[in-house]
Amino acid sequence: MSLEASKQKFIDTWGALGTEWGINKSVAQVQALLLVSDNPLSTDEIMESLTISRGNANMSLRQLLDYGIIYKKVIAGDRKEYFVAEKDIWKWALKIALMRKQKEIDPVLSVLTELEAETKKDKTAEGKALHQTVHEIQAFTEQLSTLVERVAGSTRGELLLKLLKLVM
Amino acid sequence: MSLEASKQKFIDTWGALGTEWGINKSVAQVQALLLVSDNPLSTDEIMESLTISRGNANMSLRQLLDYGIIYKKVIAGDRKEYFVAEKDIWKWALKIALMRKQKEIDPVLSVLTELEAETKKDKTAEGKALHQTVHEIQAFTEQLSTLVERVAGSTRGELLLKLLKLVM
DNA sequence: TTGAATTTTCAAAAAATATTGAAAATTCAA
DNA sequence: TTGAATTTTCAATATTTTTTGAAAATTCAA
Repeated sequence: MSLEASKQKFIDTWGALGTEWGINKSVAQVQALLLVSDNPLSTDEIMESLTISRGNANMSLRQLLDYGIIYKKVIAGDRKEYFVAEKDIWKWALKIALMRKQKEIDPVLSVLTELEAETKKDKTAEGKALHQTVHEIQAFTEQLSTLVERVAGSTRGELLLKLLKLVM
Repeated sequence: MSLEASKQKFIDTWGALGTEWGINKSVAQVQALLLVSDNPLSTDEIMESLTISRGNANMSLRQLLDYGIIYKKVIAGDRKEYFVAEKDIWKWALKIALMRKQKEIDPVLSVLTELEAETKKDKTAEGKALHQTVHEIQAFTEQLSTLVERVAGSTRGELLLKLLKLVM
């Protein structure tokens, strides 16, 4: 397999995985392309390499910049913007986890907390069953949210202690 | 808020969360409905409650049975099938995690392992950069896969030791 | 067996999501 | 300033995914 073919396989695999986990295919592919490039790439190079439109490339890049998992790189004497990926997987995986926690898990957590309080009063059998279920899922989600936060703010070295506290 | 309204809010919230994480909305809603029901429900009751078609209800139920997170419940003297949810969140969350690991993460892991070997030989700067990136993501994914497997086979009590081993 | 009740299948339709591409906005060297 | 280069926006289009619903298959009591 040629280098080019290996890169392509990585990009395709990464795009497919993203799709399964609710991340736009183009966004995942742009990250993958930058991850396997040893030099910064311009929007035009990305468009050509992935055969996607300028609009798509632009929006995907903005989203990855938002996530904080790619960076702009200025190249002297060139007006174009260039981009590089954060290559430290520990860093970018945690940023994605933290971002998805904030955007997707925390809003659910606040609904669960509201419903937990709301259903507390009810003394019917049906009401108690509902409260019990909501309570357990609320507590679980809260622990998950806490775990992500604690892990996100840690080096690998600190992680052990924090996991210990959490599990005990 | 009435009990009915609380249930509905839970079901809607759960369906929306599922969608964001690549789980079909109807599938997530059927699980949610069964989670907050204190008695078994038939396909007809589920169809009516969620206003979804028979085909959709049937396929969603089969998928949840496949995942092992809902069960069939026979009601004496009734030919219809009834369904109940696994209410222990620790059990069903781990089953979902394990299932997604097997179906989605492990195939990616095997591609990464293949690419890691494939790119090992290459001595060009570009080849070394690619190999390094693939290697790191491969190792990370493998650890993740191992983590899910170990956690899945554990009670909460055993988990501490396994986490310890993994992090050290 | 028979046939009514129930479940399953899957092609077609609908809905949701992603992508395009050209116009508008912005940037910046001369 | 000016205007060419570059980036951004977003309505229109394309693609993918989900859902429907009716026909086919299956089940089971009589």
